[in-house]
Amino acid sequence: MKAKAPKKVKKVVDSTTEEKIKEAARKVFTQKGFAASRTRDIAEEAGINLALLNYYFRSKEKLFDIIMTDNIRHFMMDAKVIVSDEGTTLRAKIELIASSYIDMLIQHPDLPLFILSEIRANPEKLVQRMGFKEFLFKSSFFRQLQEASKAGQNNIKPLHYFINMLGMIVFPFVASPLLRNLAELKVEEFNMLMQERKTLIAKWIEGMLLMK
Amino acid sequence: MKAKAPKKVKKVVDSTTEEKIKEAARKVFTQKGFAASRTRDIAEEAGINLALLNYYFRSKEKLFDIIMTDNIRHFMMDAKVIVSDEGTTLRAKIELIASSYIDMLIQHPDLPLFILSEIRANPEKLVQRMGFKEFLFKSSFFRQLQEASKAGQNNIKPLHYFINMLGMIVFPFVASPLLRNLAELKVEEFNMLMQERKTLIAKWIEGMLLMK
DNA sequence: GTCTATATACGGATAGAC
DNA sequence: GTCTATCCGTATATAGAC
Repeated sequence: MKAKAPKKVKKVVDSTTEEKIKEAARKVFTQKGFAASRTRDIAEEAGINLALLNYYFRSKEKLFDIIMTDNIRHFMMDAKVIVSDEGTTLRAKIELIASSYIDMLIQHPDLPLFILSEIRANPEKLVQRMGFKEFLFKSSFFRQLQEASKAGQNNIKPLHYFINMLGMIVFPFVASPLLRNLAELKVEEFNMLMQERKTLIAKWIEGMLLMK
Repeated sequence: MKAKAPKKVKKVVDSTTEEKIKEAARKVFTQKGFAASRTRDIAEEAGINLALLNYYFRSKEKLFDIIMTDNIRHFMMDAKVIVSDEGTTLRAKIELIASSYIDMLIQHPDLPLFILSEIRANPEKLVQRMGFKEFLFKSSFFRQLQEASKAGQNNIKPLHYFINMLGMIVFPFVASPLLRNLAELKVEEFNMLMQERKTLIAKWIEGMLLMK
């Protein structure tokens, strides 16, 4: 009986070489973007040799694609679940979205700027992959938003509220280097500020919806 | 009397070679960022030769610095003036800021993502250059914001409102490739949507300030 | 699978003719 | 000032030994 190369039992702590490279790639790519990232840096960050990177992933671009798909999925996370839940109020949904996204963004603060930058560089390729459109507008969330918007009788398109919600959650992270400097906040202070927004955002949006 | 090289009368239509290169550089850099931009592309866009670019600007980085300084100044535009005006109400200031920024952003939609990306790549270098901090917090605008915030008695930091205002203005442009695809909007339709926000934003912020 | 050494491509910059 | 041709560093990718 011919012995195969020992296939590692996997995922005790997931530090196979492949996983190490991916982790390093995620870090470097997300911080500097595709063009400014060097495969050498990724290899070094992973503590392995440059040749090995190509052995596992063939090319910088292939590696990038994997990371990007992953990041996008990460960014979409529970959004789909929350947004589709028929059993919760609009207010509850917004609170849940704000809360879980802010938590996630505190963990991965440069994810959004990274994704948006790369989308700009490659719109056709990436926008589709997010697969958001398909269900957002049919979701429970959006229906509730439309109703609330209609009830307000101010004739404002629901899309505006969606943009505002997303912006209030995501924008501070996109602009954080600027804001942090402006207000002279340490990372920890900035994060506290973001924590405060978890409950505020839902309140604000609800306020907007009720406005005449 | 020794003749000097004929100094062009200048600025009839500002298409000196130098100006053409700068214009091309602004376009390419702003669309693709520093790292992904190739001097060859800039030269081609300007309809001149690569060597000429270096003749005028010495290096890619020098050229970039010039464009960036320019862009930042552009982005700061009348902000300082509006924000410092002692004679207008908070509401009027916000309306004016939203209105003039949205006009500007419709003209230069990828300016903010560009600036924010490059700041991430080079925080120390760029953030200072904006010279915002010095006066924002002492400005008439911020004082009014603080007062209004205090009057609201909800104990929310004024900074939150500032972030929200900036986010509501800027975020849609930062996320426009995504939003446009999501809502299936043509550029022209997207711009109309942004026009609507000119008056809405001030209303929304005022609403937030009045909330209990 | 992992390394060292090397081939190859690309992009920024310069030399030198006009 | 403007061009063509070329240099040279740097970054990706591969060959081949272990």
